[in-house]
Order: sequence, then C-alpha cells, then structure tokens
Amino acid sequence: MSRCVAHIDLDAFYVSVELQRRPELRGLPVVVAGSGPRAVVTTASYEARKFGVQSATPASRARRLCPDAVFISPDFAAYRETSKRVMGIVREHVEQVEVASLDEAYLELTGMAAPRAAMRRLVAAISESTGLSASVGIGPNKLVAKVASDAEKPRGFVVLTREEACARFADARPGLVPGIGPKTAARLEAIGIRTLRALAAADPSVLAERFGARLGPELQARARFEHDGAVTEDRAVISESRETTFDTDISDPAELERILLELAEQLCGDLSRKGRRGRTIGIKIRLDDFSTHTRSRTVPEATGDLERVGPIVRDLLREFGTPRPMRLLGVRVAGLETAPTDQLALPV
DNA sequence: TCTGGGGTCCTTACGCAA
DNA sequence: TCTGTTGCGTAAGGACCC
Repeated sequence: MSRCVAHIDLDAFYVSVELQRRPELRGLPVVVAGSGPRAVVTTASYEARKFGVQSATPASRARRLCPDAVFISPDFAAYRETSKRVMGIVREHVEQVEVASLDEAYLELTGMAAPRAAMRRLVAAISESTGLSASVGIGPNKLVAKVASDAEKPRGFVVLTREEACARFADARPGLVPGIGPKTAARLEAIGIRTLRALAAADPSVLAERFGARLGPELQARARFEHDGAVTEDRAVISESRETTFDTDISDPAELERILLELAEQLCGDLSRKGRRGRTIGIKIRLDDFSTHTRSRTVPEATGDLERVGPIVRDLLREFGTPRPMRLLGVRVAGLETAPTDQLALPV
C-alpha cells in the first residue's frame, strides 16, 4: 500500500499564542524575543516579517528594522500548555502521531480513506478550540509533507506526490529541504550546485567524494524527495542541559565557576524532580571569538545529584582554564536513563 | 552588526579488548 | 605468541532543527 503522511505546522506559533491574550495587537508587527543585549528573535508575526525580521535575527537588529514592532518576552510555559492542547486534538483525529516540536507534528495517514478531508477537519477543530491557524502538507513521506506544509504558509494546505514536489521545487535552493543547512548549501554551491534540480542530477561519485559515503547519497535522495523515515511515537529524551549567554563577556574564573554551579544546580534540580540520571557530565564554553568547546566525563554510576555533578563540572572548567573571555557557559547531563526509584533493587 | 536555548545526530579519533 | 582486524566506549567538534 502506498504511504500517506501529513505534516502539520502551527503558523507563527509563539506570536499566535500571545495574540490570544492580547487580541488588540492583531494586525500589528509583533516580535517574541528575549530582553537582554544579546537576545535573538524567537518568532515574528507575518506583519513584522515584511520588515525582514525573522527567527534568530538579533533583537537589537530587529528593533532597527522595525522600530514600531511590539516586543514580547517569551513565555515557554504558556507555549507548552497550548501545544499540549493542540497535540491532544491531533491525537483525537489520528492514531500515529510524531510530535516534532512544540508547534509541529507528523501524522501517519496510510490506509486512511479520505486523508485530505480528515486534515481539513483537524485544522478546523484546532482553530475552533484554540483559535490557532495551522498549515498542512500531505505527501508520500515525511520529507514531502514537511516541505509542502512550508510552501504556502500561513493557512497553507498543499498536497503533493513525490514527482510533483520534484517539479515544483526544482529551481529552489538546496537549503529548502530540511537537513541541508547553510554550511552544506555553501559547500554545494562551491561545486556549482545551486538548485535541487542540479543536486538531484549530480554525479553520485562526486557527491560521495565531497560529502562522504553516507551524507553524499543522503543529500541526493533528499533533493529527489526520497525518504523512508517512519512516523515514530515520541522518543525518550537522552540529554538535558542548561546554558546561558552573558550580557557581557566574563574573564573572572571565580565568577565563571559561580555561574557554572548555578546552572548545575538548576539542571540537577530539574533532573531529580523528573527522577532522571545520566552517566556523562559535560560543560559547554563559548569564547568571545564565538568558538565553542565542550568537555565531558563519563562516570560509572548514573547521577543527577548536585553533589556529584557540581565538582565534576567545576574540575572540567578548571582544566579548560580561561584562555579568553567567555560569552557562554553550559552544563549538560547525557546518557540519561530513568533513575531506579528503589536503590535496594539494584542487582548484586 | 553580530550571532539564544534546548535538543538530536553524525563524523572522526583514539585507546582498549577480543 | 605476534600481528592485524574488528568492535566498542568515550571524547570532541560540528551541522542542523525549532
């Protein structure tokens, strides 16, 4: 049986949640961004996007591009709450759902009698119950569905076969498809590949030589909209981290250590509340030249305790030293397992 | 005019054991 | 026993996504 997959994506999600609370802002340029000097834009309303403000634009630049925009600090608790409601509605309509982020999900529709009508009903149900609009893409795999949902935002509804997707996006830049970011796009351009058509038709041996035996074929498959990834129910979280970018760079080792331990305290607090522990403890450092460095240590016994994590991250930071002023520090616990509730139950 | 926070996955290198 | 191969765990960096 041929596959049918949908991708549903809530339009300008964070901004839309804010507009529910402040409907008087509808129609105005609205930007959700942090407040510090180094904050970036999380989401911009479509009115603000007309001024060139997009996700990841530095907030300072956004203010210059669009001085009249209303700036709102992100409220992730509210976004998580609304997301839960929406995904609940999605699950009422479809059995097999992969929640990809707060605002998007893949839906396995294979075997369904009238998938388009079902998706129309789903969008209407979300709108009626939450007031939020969504865009939908439907195709023979997750890749086509994802690109289709993006093609006519907001309130898009695009259904494509694989061949139609290839034809429609043949002239688009390779970066249109997920998995090809700025770095890969630049490397493709360096060998004269500027469109999906060119990538789809490129010599496989050249791609394999440039990008490796795995990535080369993978890039070409994506350009042809070939993809066999399954719609998988939610996977377990395997790492958690806390990090912070300073308003101004910090060189004082004592100050850095204090901040690091604060981050460790936050992280360990959250981990223990969730009953989670991990074996790999790490730190992340971003220097003033924007170079990023990580250091980690794997311990025999999974832990989420500050008494164990604190000294390890402190030692990792001391070993790294302070070769230059730092702009960011982070703490991470990876290799997470679910902590046994009963220590005595451990096998001998 | 500089570049957030929280994640996942991949690649490469290296030491060690079978 | 020596050597080479393979596989695994670990570490570090990097690309990418929302």
